[in-house]
Amino acid sequence: MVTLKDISRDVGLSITQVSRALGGHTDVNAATRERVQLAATRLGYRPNAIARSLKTGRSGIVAMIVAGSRDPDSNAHLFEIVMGLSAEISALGLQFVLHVGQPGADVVKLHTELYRSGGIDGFVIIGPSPADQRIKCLTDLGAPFIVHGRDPEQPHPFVDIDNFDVGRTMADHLLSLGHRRIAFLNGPLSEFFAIQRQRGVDAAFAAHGLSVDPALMRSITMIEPQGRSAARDLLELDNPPTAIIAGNTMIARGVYHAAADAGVSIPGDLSVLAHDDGLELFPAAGFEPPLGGTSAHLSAAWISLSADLKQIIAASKTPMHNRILDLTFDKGSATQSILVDRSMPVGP
Amino acid sequence: MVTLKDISRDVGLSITQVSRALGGHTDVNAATRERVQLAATRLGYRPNAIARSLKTGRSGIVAMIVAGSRDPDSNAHLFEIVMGLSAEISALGLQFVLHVGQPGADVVKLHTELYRSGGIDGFVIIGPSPADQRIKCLTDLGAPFIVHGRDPEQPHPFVDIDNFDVGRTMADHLLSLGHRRIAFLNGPLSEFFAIQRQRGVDAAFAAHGLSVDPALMRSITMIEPQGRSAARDLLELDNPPTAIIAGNTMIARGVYHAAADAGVSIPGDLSVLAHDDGLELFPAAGFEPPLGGTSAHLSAAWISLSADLKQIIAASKTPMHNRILDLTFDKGSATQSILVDRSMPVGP
DNA sequence: GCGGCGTTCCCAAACGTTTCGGAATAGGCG
DNA sequence: CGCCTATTCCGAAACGTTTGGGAACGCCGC
Repeated sequence: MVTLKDISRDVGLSITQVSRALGGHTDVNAATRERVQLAATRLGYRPNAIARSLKTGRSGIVAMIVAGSRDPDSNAHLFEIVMGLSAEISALGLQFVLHVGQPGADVVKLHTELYRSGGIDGFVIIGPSPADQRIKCLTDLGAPFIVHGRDPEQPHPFVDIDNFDVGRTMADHLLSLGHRRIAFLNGPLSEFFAIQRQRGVDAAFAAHGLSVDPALMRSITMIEPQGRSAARDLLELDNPPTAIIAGNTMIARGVYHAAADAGVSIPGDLSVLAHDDGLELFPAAGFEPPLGGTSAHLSAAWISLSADLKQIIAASKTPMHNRILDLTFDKGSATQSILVDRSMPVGP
Repeated sequence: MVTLKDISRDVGLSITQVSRALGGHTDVNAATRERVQLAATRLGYRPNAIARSLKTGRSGIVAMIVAGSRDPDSNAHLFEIVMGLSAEISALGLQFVLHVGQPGADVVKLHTELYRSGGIDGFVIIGPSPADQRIKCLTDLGAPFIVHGRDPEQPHPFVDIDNFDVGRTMADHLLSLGHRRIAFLNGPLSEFFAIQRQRGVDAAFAAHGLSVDPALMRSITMIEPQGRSAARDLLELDNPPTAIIAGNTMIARGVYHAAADAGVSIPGDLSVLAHDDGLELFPAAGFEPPLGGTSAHLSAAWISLSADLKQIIAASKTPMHNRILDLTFDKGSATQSILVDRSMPVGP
């Protein structure tokens, strides 16, 4: 390994001065600096990350810890998250450590131990639940971190979208088209984003002087098979919905399949909207008719999130920096206006 | 942060002795050791990973560098690889760093710089191509690494399956059932595993005194859409194959779909076999009729690979430790014996 | 009483870097 | 010549850990 000492011997300067020359300090002669830089590249010097970390107290490593899981649902999402995050964090000159715990491992403890053993500058938390223990633990430790999504029960820095708006926008669009029996295939209500989306849907109904039919509000695991069976279930009701809002594109794919199975045409008999996370593996493209709905690409989230986390680490005292990402809406071609059938009253 | 110094002050011993007590050295009184351990847990001591790394020269971090890609195929595989590897490596008490380069980044340079900057004990290389530059680079650097798969053009430690046997076994089974027009939807021939599988298929034909029809040998990207269109193409031939060997379960899914589209029944009109990597996201289950073929779970590969890499790092001089994992064969229910039609001669 | 030995302890150096506090030199000015 | 400043350099300490080479002590056998 080539060290500062090697360079200092080569150019006949002290280690101090070599360090300063390479570090861009002012108190070093321009000619000297050049001589040092030349020697450094000639010898193939690379600063030792470990030694630098020990001295500066920062390793440039951020970690994400996930519980191992055999559940393909969380896995599918995790994939996009891991790849996107890793790319952005690498691009910022940091390293990304993915720690996959054994299924059933104590994630909170893993965070604590990893942080306490030094070597980790900060953490990324995804999919927070209300009163999330990881957030609490990291806050107590004073460790830098940032959350994708948010926990309403404690203050913390996060990057998120306006999930209330997601629900409200799509419901409002369908209501404006005259739909009244609108189903919502939402994600698990244990997570805050799903709660917010539901509230948004409720609010849209309220704004139209209506209220949702609880029987049409479903909380499911956000994958295609679940979407398919939930949609089949809905379409078999005595009084089936005329529109379905899907929580993501995987659910929407299930809805399309269920509709095809049931001989229900989209958008003739059934209007469909979905929120699109911009996942590469499960694209919103390829739907026939083209799927519409709200959209916010996760890739944009990773960019913001990485940059913010870097800043939080540099600040060394956690600012409650929050960021709400933009949401777009495209009506697509899978929705259709219908006449309001007043003989068919809505909900309770 | 709690350091050795804090403990030494607490128990009234030297830092040296505290370190030795905690490190399990012999020259420390049993009572003293207990006293130290108690103090350590009471104060919440965690050894500083950075300092330890600086001293010992090992960080306990292994890295995998992948070029960023917008290609969902490599991504889907990568996902299983990343999750599986990360879990196994974490379980061994090491850390797994995933470095996703920008698309088009110089992967070889990334390996070099990351290793030279210290802090990385070893690397995992996946999907080697013949004369792989990464392997060459790491060998030159003297850096510990292990390859999943192998590069026949240079010696290196690896974990792999017998891909020759994969091709040979499946082709042989179909030939024994009387099939003669056997198609093979193989992976990209730029990678060694695909070359070997093709050789295995060739060998099976040769063993039966036959030779393959080159028109039925296809090298495709190993995803469902490609498998589907390749299969459609094959089934539309004047003289279509009576059996198809798929390189993985995603291709097989495409084959099933293409068969359904063409009104071709499996196994009545078409026998199908596939190699199954045991991917969680793309399971071999759920095929109707049940799919058969060779099988080797990737998860087993990660276990071997992690353990071997750890050993290589500990040895500090790369042993050419190779490991060929077991392969199983299940004939499934998607193949059927046919009478050899002698009016239909095989290949050139 | 003394050399030898086993047990238990500690000093100090080292890993490679950054940085504080000063030192050396040269030049300008009175 | 003496003093001040600016420029350019360097010694030494520090980050927290591990470890080689002892040191101190008590105990044994001679």
